[in-house]
Amino acid sequence: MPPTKAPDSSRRSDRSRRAIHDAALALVAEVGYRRTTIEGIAARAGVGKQTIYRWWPSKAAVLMDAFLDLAGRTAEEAGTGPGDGEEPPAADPPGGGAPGFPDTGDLAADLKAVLRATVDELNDPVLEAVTRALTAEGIVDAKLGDEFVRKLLDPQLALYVTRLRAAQEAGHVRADVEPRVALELLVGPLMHRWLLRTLPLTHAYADAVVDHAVGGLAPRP
Amino acid sequence: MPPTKAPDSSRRSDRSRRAIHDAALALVAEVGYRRTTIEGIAARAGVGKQTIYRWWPSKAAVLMDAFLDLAGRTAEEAGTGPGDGEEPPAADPPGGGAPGFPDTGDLAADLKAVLRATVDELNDPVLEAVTRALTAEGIVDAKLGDEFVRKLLDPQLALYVTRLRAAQEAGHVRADVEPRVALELLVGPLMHRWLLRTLPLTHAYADAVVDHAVGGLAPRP
Amino acid sequence: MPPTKAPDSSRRSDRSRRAIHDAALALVAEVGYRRTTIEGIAARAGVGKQTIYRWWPSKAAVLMDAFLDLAGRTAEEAGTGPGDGEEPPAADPPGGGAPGFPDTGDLAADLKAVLRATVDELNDPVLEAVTRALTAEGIVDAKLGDEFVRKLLDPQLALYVTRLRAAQEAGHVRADVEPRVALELLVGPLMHRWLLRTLPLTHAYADAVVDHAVGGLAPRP
Amino acid sequence: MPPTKAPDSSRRSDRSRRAIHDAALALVAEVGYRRTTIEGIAARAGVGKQTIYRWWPSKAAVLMDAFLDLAGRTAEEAGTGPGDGEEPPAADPPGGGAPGFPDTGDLAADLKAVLRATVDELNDPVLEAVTRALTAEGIVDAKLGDEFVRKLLDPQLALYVTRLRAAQEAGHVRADVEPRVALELLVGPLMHRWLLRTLPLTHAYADAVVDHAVGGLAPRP
DNA sequence: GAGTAAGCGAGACGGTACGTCGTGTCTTATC
DNA sequence: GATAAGACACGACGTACCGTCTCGCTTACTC
Repeated sequence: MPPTKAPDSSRRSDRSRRAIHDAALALVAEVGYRRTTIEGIAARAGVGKQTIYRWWPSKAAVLMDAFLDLAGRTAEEAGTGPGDGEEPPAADPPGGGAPGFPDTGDLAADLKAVLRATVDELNDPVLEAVTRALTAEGIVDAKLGDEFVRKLLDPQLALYVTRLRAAQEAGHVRADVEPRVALELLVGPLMHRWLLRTLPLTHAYADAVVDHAVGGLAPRP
Repeated sequence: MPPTKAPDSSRRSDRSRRAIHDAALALVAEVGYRRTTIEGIAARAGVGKQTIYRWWPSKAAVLMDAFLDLAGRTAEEAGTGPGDGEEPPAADPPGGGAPGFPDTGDLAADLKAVLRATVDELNDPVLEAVTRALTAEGIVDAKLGDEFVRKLLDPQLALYVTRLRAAQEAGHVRADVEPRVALELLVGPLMHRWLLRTLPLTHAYADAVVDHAVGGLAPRP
Repeated sequence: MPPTKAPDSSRRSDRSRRAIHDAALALVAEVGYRRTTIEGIAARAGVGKQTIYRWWPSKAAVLMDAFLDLAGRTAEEAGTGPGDGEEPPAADPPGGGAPGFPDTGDLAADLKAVLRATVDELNDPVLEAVTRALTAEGIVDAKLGDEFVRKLLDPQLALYVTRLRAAQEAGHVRADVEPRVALELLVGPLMHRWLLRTLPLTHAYADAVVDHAVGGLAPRP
Repeated sequence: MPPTKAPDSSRRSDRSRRAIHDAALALVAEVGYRRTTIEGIAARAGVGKQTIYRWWPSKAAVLMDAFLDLAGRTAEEAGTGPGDGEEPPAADPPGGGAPGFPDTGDLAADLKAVLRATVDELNDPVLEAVTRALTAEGIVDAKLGDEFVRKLLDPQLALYVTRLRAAQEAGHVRADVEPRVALELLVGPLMHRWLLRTLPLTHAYADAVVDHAVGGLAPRP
C-alpha cells in the first residue's frame, strides 16, 4: 500500500480534470514544454494547484494523460463519423482507435501508407511539441518512459505485429523473422530522423525505408 | 559587432574549465541530470557561478562540452596506447574518431562488430546517464540538438557512409541505395530500442538488424 | 432577519461539541495555539470540518468556548465536592464563579489570598498555554477581546469590586476611590509581569503589590 | 555555531532593509498584522522573499526591527530638532531617545506627565496596531517576547527606575520599596486597560493611578 | 615596477516555481 | 437536516535555483 492514503477517485471532479488537460495542451502548444509550469496550468484551468498534485505526480504525467485523453477523443470522433471510405485509415499514434492497419495483401504498399501517415503526424506542428516533450521526458525518466511506451506506443506497434504475422502466413515474409524486430526496422529509422533532426522526414524517405526493409524480410529467392 | 562584449578567452582559467567539466559529469552520474544544477556544479567545482555563466549558455551546454572533452581525452588515451590489435577498434560514439571503421570485405561482419560495440556502449551505465540526458535535451531544444548531432553524431555516421560506399563499389550493396538511408536502417532500430526501452538491447539484436538490413540492401539476385 | 440562515441549534450534536472542545484543548496543550488548526481539531475529534465551521466563526472562538466549558465543569466539580473548608476558595479566573471572594475583615489579607491564588493559576503550565493564546488573540482582535473580557474577566473583576465596596463601607478604603481603578492597581501589575515575562511572578510579589496598593487606598491619616 | 551558515552581513543591502521596514509598517497600518504576509511585504518592497528569509526568522521579527528602526529615526529627528523647551519631553516607548524622564522634584507631577504621554501614544491609531501586534506575538512566543522586552520595554522602564531611586534619595518614597515593583504599580494598570480594553484609557485615569500609587509608596506619616 | 583591467571566488539580490499546508465552501452519502 | 468525510479554489508558506549584480582578490599585460 502507498505511504500516504490515496484520494477517493469516485469523488473526482471531471470538470477540473478536463480543464487541466485542456490548459496543459494549450500551454505546451503556446509556450513550449519547458516554460509550461504546473502553476501556469492550474491558473489557466481555474483550478487549485493541489487539485493537480492530488491526481498527478508530475507535469509530464499531466501532459501524458492529457495527450491520451485527446487521442481517445479524437479516435472516438473518427469512429463515430460517417461511413468512412475504404482507403487509408492509418494508425494514428495518438489513439488510432480500433481498426488500425490496412491489409490489401500488398505488404509494401500497406506499410508505406501507414508510415506516410506517421510522417505526416510527426510533422504536424501541434502534435510535435507535445510528442517531443513526452518522448524526451521518457528517455530520461524510466518510469514515465515505461508508461509512455505501454499506453501510447505498444498499442500502435501491436498493429504492425499483426500485419506482419499475416504477411508471414501469406508467405511474403520469412517465417524466421521476429515481427518485433521487423517492425523496428521500419519504425526505428523514422524515429531516428525525427528525434535527431538529421535530415528531413518525408514521404519519399518512408517509401525508401519500406522498400529496403521489406527487401530484407522477404523470403530468400 | 558583438551584441555584448565577449569575454577574453585567452585569459580563461583552464583549471576552472576542467573542474567544471569534472563536477558536471560527476553530478550527473550521481544524482541524474534533472537534479544537477548550475549552482551545484559551481559549488562542487569550487568555482563562482559567474564563471560558468560567462562561458556557457546553459547547463546542457556545459554537460555537452564536458562530454566532448571526456571523449577527446578517452580517444587520446586509446590513440597513445600500445600497438593495438587489428580487428575491432569500433566506432565509439564519444570520440573514437581516428581509427574508424573496420573493412574486412565482409560487410555484414563489419557492421555486426560495430553495432555490437555500440550496444555495449549504450549499455554502459556511466555513459548512459549523460548520453540520455543530452539526447533528451536535444530532442526538445533544436539548437542544442543540432550541436549534438554536428559534434557527436555526424562524425560517427560519416564512417558508416564511407564503409557503405566501399561496399557499393565492391558490389555488395546496390548502387541506387542512398548511404544515409541505409545507415539509418542499421542505427535507427538500435536507437529506438535504447531510447524507448521497449526490449533489451543485445548483441543478438544487433546481429538480427544487420542481417535483415543487409538483405534489403544487397543486389537483387 | 438573519443574513444567512442559521443552523438549528436544537438538533446540534452534543457529542460532537464535547469532542471538539476536548480536541481543541488537547491540541493547544500539545503543540501550542499557533500550530493548532481547525483541520487538526476536526481530525482529532473525529468530526467533519463543516461541523466546526457551522457553529464557530474561528479557531479562537472554539478555544474560548472550550475554555469556558472547562471552567464551568471545573467549578461544578468544586461546588458539588465534599464540604469544603472555609478559608481560601479563591476566585479562579477560569470559572470559579460561585463562592467568590473571602471577606475576613482584613482587606490586605483577603487580597493577598486571592492574588496568590491567581499567581498559582497563571503559573500552571496547562492553563497558561490556553490563557496566553486567548489573551493574545483578544489583544489583536477587538471583537474576540470583548467577548473574552465579558465572559471570563468581568465576572472575576466584579468580585473585587464587591469586596472593595465593602472595604469602603467599613472605612478601610477612602470613599473617593473608584473601585474599578483600585482593582486595576492590584491586578494590572500581576498581568504585566505575567504577560511580558519581565520578572518572576511569585507570592512575594503579590504580597508586595497588595501592601503598596492598599497603602495608597487607605484613608489619609 | 548555527546549523546552517549565516549570511555575510557586511554585504547586506541597506536599500532592501529599509524598503522592507517601510513596507512592513505600511502594510500593518493598512490591512492589519494578520493579513500582512511576508509575500506581501516582499512584493511591496520590491524585494525577493529570500531576502527577507535570509535576515529575519519570522514576520514578527521583521516588524519588530522595523518598529525599532522607526523609533530610532523618530528619536534622532527629535534629538536634532531645534532647542526644545524645558517641560514635558516624555519617554516615548518607541525610542524615547536620551534624556527621557523629567525630574522637577515633584514625583507625582513628573509621573503624571510621563504616563499621560504614554496614554497618548497608546491611543495613537498608527502606533497602536503595530504595538498590539508585537505585544500579542510576544505573549505567545517567549523568544520574541524576550526580545521585545529587552529592546523596547526595558530601556523605558529603566528610566522609571532612575527617577524612583532619585525620589527615594529625596525621601519621597520609602527606602524599602523595590523600584521595579513600584514601577509596575504605575505601568501595570495602564497596560491592563489598554491590552484588555476594559475601560477607556484617559489622562484622568493616568492621574488617578499615579495618585493612588504614590500614596502607597510615600513614607508612613 | 607600478598601474590597470580582466577573470575569478563568493554570495547577495530580484525573481519564478516548487510542493505543502491550511482556510472556508461545497458536495456526497449516512444516519 | 445535521453529520463524517473529503474534494475543491485559493492563498501563503518556506525552499531551491535561476541569471544578474557587486564585492575583494589574484593574475596577467601595458606603460
